[in-house]
Amino acid sequence: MDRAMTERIPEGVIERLPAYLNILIQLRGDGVTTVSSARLGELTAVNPAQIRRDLTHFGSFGKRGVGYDIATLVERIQRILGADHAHRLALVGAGNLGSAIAGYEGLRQHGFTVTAIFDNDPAKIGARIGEITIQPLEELEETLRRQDIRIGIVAVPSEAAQDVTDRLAAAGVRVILNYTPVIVRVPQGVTLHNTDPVQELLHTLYYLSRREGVAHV
Amino acid sequence: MDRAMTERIPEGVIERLPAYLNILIQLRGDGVTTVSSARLGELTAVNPAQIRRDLTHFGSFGKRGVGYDIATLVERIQRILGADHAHRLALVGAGNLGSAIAGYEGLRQHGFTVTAIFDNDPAKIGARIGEITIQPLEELEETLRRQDIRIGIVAVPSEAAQDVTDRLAAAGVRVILNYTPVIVRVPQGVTLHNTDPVQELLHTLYYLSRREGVAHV
DNA sequence: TAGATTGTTAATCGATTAACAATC
DNA sequence: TAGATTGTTAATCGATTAACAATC
Repeated sequence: MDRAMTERIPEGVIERLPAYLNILIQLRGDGVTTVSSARLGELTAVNPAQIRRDLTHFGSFGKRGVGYDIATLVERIQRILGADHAHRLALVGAGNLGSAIAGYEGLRQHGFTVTAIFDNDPAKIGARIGEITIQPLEELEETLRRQDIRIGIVAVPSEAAQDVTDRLAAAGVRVILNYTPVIVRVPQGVTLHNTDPVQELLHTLYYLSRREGVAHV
Repeated sequence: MDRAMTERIPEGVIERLPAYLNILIQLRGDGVTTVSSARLGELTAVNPAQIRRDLTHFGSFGKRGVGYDIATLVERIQRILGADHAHRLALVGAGNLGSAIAGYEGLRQHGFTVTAIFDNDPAKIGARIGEITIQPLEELEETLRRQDIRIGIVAVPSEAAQDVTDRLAAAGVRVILNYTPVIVRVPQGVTLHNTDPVQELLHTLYYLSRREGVAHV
């Protein structure tokens, strides 16, 4: 039984779990079956003690003297994150960025499938990206309800960002990834994640001038 | 004189500065000239005391009883981050993602200009994205040296990620933004930043199941 | 068994926040 | 002057790390 129900898990732990998972899946793909916290620490640039500490928040799934069974650990982390079952995604905006996201192989690997794509450009509506037909924006609410979609990706021009966000939230979406540089508001109960390449550039830029040259993950 | 020369600045501070900058530029665009830490805190979801504390690492540029002059603060933060002058970017990969990045307006606003684009698809070479002509990958080293480019963006298929990263680093690039899901290695002295939409999705996913519904920035 | 590595405690370290005197 | 808000100290809080007994 996960302890997660009773205990508050530090934000930092939740941020590191996907990184562990990524490496573990990669190792599993390479046919490795067991990994120590020392080795995992090397690969993720995280202190081994920290990895062990992080995992104990959810139970203890290692073997002393041996390490962690990779297959088991992958499953456990996926379960903790909620990545142990498929998730449908709605993508709004079928431009270059939207197309790139829809075609991103990494999504499928983790059980994410884009099952609805919207755009308001008449030239795009009816066209397909992969197996999905681009729908007009008007159909957003109905389609999301029908497919019971909880995750939305906003990849539209800045002007439309807030409006699209509002509509997604109103249609029952609980997690919104915002790929526009606009600061959008979301109602209580909706988790917003902003991805702004510039923000990230500015951040790394600091280290460019200071010459601290540390690798960031 | 910045104190940054002598003091170690916490990572968290450097992460928040771009967020402040973003809001400040937006406020400036709206014609606002002054902002208090309380107001800025509201807009960035950061504790006002924290904002003041963060800024004192670099000096004191507020006026008691008044707040911060936005124009001054923008300039100071830009200077701290190294965003007070133009930066040339090299983009490798002219697919959907590359095109999206090249066309991203936010870059220009902060003084970033993509001045070189590379791809190895003969169908793309010679074509243009904006004002930049797509060059063959072979010309990477020479062009980067000639333009003295320090920042590179990797937006190629996974298989090519490590190779492109190596070549960028060898050609003198100091900051690499990796948009592939591959974990690439960089030599000492090169700052790497990975942007993996899946990693971010997995992270927010945790909150989807736990129903903690907090907005992330 | 001997060697290895976990799980966990305790110590350290650093970051966040509250509070308030300084001062615009 | 009175009101507002900074800059800064001190207190709190939490996260990271070292260390080691437990145990595979």
